[in-house]
Amino acid sequence: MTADDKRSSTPPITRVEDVDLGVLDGTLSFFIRSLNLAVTRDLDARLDGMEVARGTGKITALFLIDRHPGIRPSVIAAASMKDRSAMARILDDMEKNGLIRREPDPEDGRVQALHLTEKGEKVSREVQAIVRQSRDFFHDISEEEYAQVIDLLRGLYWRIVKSHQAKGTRL
Amino acid sequence: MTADDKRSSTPPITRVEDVDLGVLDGTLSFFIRSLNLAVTRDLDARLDGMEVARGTGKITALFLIDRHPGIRPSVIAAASMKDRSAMARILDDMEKNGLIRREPDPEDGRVQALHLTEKGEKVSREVQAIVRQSRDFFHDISEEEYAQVIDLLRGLYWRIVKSHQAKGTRL
DNA sequence: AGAAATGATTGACACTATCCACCATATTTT
DNA sequence: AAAATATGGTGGATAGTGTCAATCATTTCT
Repeated sequence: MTADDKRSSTPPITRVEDVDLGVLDGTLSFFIRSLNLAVTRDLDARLDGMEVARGTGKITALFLIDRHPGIRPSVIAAASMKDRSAMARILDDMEKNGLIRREPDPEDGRVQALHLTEKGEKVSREVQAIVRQSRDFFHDISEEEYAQVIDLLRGLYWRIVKSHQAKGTRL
Repeated sequence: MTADDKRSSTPPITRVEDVDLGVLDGTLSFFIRSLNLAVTRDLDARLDGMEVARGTGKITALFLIDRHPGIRPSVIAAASMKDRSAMARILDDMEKNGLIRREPDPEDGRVQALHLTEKGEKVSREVQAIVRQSRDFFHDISEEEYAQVIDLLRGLYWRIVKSHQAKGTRL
């Protein structure tokens, strides 16, 4: 047992810098969840005033519809890791704001084909610029490191997206 | 311009696997925000039925109080990247559930010294075991890769935590 | 002593995630 | 072809979140 054994308690502290994260320090989920808050705050600030500000799903929906006109809500839901009902509400909002149109899919009567309105396309371009800018929230890490983390997280992302799809996980 | 130019649209798709993430594919925040959902869901499932299930801040608070008895709410708030008012509500909840005690700090009348109750200590141990287990949500990445991402994210985490502290960002 | 800063709490508001039930349409089974 | 099952989308209900502004007590600064 050493002085900084992982199980020993340390005396009352006053500053965050002195916090010992213990188990959390080796827990990826902890950092993902914490950074999620920071990143979301940063993004919200950058998007302040725009129709897609506040809330996590709108940007993804906007971009995916832009890139894949006619895409269906459930696919966006899966890619956003949200459930279909959450997605419906986001699309409601975007429709109300005149960013998207919901059309009936000609091939399948249950399905909707989503399209951007002209306004939606304009907003999409603006937001893309902002999102690219948001890279400098991570100004203190190099291109190599940035690419490296993304590669890893991208792998996790696709594994999870696909396995949910496969297992029919009711999202 | 090649066939998969980043600006060109692809035809309507039906499966998530075919989605092209476009700008998002190079955006760290996108993966952090998506994985946050997946990770939180996984954690919630593992903690199902326990007093600290649902919600992001309770685990961190529990562990930090365990490790630093007498710690104050605002320090936990900073480490959790939440604002003090959000923290107060989490502590309310934990106090109601008999996990913590809020005592007046002997040194500073404005401050509270937080302590775990016996029940809190018991729960903390149980939850620590579960959190360690949660590593296998990322079963498909190696120890080296896991350690590598954590190292990077840890760096970002501390940079942000400290800079908020420094700038007096009103969280 | 008076002014300003800090720590904690509360109320309000909009947004989120989850679960369940529901309806319409497709697909599969018999 | 009829019945059963699966799929896509919607809507309600509930518990939780993040944010902002206001308040109050206490401490620190000058």
